[in-house]
Amino acid sequence: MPQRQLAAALNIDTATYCKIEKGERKARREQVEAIAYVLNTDEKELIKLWLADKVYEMVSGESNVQDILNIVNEKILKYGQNI
Amino acid sequence: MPQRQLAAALNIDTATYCKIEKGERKARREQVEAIAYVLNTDEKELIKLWLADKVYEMVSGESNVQDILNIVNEKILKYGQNI
DNA sequence: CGTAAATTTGCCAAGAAATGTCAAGACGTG
DNA sequence: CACGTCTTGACATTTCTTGGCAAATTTACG
Repeated sequence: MPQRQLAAALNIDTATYCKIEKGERKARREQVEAIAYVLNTDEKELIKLWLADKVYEMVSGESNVQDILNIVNEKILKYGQNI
Repeated sequence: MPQRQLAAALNIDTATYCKIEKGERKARREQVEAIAYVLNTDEKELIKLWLADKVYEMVSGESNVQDILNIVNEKILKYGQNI
C-alpha cells in the first residue's frame, strides 16, 4: 500500500506521512487510530505501542527508570485508573 | 516558607508558583531542581517524582496501563538506557 | 470587625514546540 | 530516459506552554 493512500486516509501530505513512518515525526492519536483502521489491525494494541513509545521517549536517558515506572505503577494501583 | 520566597527562588510570579504547587501547571525541570536546592532535599528523588507524575498524566485514563509500562520496561532493558 | 499579607483565580500575550505543506531531489524500475 | 514513489529541507501554520498582571479570595492577627 503506497504512502499516498495512507497519507490520504490521515488527511496529510505524503511528506508528513513519510516522516511519521520513519519515526522523524510523532503521529497524533487520531492518526494512530486511523492507521489501525486502514490497515485493519487492533487499534488498542497500536495505541498501546504508541503510548509506550511516548513514555519511553520521556524517560529514556534518565537514571533509575525502573524506579520511575514503579512509582507510576503505584499511583495507578492507588487511584485505580486501570480501566 | 511562604510561596513568595519559593517563587523568588525560581524567578517567577507567586501566582505562577501557586499554580505549580497546586498542580495546575507543570514545573519545568530547572524549577524542580531549584526547588530541591532551596528546600534542601534530594534532587534526584524529586526529579523522579516529577517524571513519574508526567508519565502518570500521560497514561492515566488509558486502558491496560500495566501493559504499556511493561512495554516501556522491555524497551529499557533492550536498549539499556538505564544509566 | 478591620487590615495587611498570602494565596488563588481568570485572562491574555509571548515564545516554544509540534505539525503540516511545498518544492526539489533521490531512488527504483520498465 | 520516463514514471511513480519516497525522502529531504526550508518554511508556514497550529497548538501548547509558560509567565505576568489584576482582581478576588482566603488567612493571620491586632
